[in-house]
Amino acid sequence: MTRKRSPSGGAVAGPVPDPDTVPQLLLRWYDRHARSLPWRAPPGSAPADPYAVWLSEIMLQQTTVTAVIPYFRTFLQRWPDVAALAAADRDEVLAAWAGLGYYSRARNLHLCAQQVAGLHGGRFPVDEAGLLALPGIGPYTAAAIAAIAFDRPAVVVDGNVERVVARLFAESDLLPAVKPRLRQRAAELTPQRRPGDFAQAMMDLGATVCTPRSPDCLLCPLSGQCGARAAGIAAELPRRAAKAAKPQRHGIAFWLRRPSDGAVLLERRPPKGLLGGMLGLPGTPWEDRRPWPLAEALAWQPAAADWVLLPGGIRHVFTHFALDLSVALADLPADEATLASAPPTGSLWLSPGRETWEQLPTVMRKAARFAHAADTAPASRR
DNA sequence: TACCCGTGGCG
DNA sequence: TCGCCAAGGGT
Repeated sequence: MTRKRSPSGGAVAGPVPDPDTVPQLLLRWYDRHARSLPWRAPPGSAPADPYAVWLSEIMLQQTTVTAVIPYFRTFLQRWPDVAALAAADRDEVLAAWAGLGYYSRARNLHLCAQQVAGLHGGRFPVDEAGLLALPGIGPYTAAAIAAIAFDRPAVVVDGNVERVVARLFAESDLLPAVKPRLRQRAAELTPQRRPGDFAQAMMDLGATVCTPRSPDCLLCPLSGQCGARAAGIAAELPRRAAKAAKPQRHGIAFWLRRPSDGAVLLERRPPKGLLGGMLGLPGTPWEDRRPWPLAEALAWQPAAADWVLLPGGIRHVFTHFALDLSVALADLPADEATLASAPPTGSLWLSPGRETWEQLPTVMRKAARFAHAADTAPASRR
């Protein structure tokens, strides 16, 4: 047992993780406990298909394994290789991504497939620099693909690795300032042999044992090497800078029904920014100040009509704000023949139902379900 | 650099 | 009910 001094000055008792022992213990644990995942090759075997590795890594950015699995299966079945995905219609890719969030990932996924198919002959670059140059692939993903698909000793650092390393070395400085030091620590631990399995083992450990809230140190193969465990502060690391409070925003969405067939008007959102490129209900901007009076919201109505504001609404929390969204209902007036038959570019009429909801981002699914339920409610509704 | 960008599960 | 946060990237 050695003793060291933390950067903040406090004495920290405990072992110093050994850069040879840690990978050894971790890979032994991984050989027995690796999770079976649709995109993963078994421990010690030949690397998985780079296309599947790439697709899974993009989907897994800031997203849980549970959420990703059904989307991964759907994509792989529908577009089995990078050439198929490159040839796909962009809006169909976006529709298939709907519900998974962070929609710029889907736009970049399609772009990246087209670059790999067109510029690289359908093969992914095997080195980090080449991967990093592709859209949607940043430092983490480039390292992960290089290690997992191409067996390169890249240093793979995601949130799991940061947490595991912060605990192993009892790093008590705040994220994100301490990131460079954590990366250096991770580099010291990354082995030349089985780097892909090592990376996946670190992430599995972080996801199943060395968890954020209540790490299960009794099951951890590295507990004997862990500085935070020795100091009794594992659950408190890594420490993070405080986050800003989320503003509350308000908006009104318009549910415009075409009387001839019950279809509803939807709009293609602008290509960048929030929910970029996705379908949604037309509506007001989402503003901080207060709920919208219907009279003011009418400036954004898709057509002049006899709008009825529904009581209540839906609530949705985005990364950096919370939204209260109300819904106004109307039938398209009979004199709007042009809008009924030929909506402007970016607008379209779709029939209410599951096939339509599935193309929408979650906030719009909530609004559409809410509006549709009110619209088809029994006559007790006034 | 700091901010923007979704969603769902969990304690 | 609510805050936390996850296999981050782009700008």
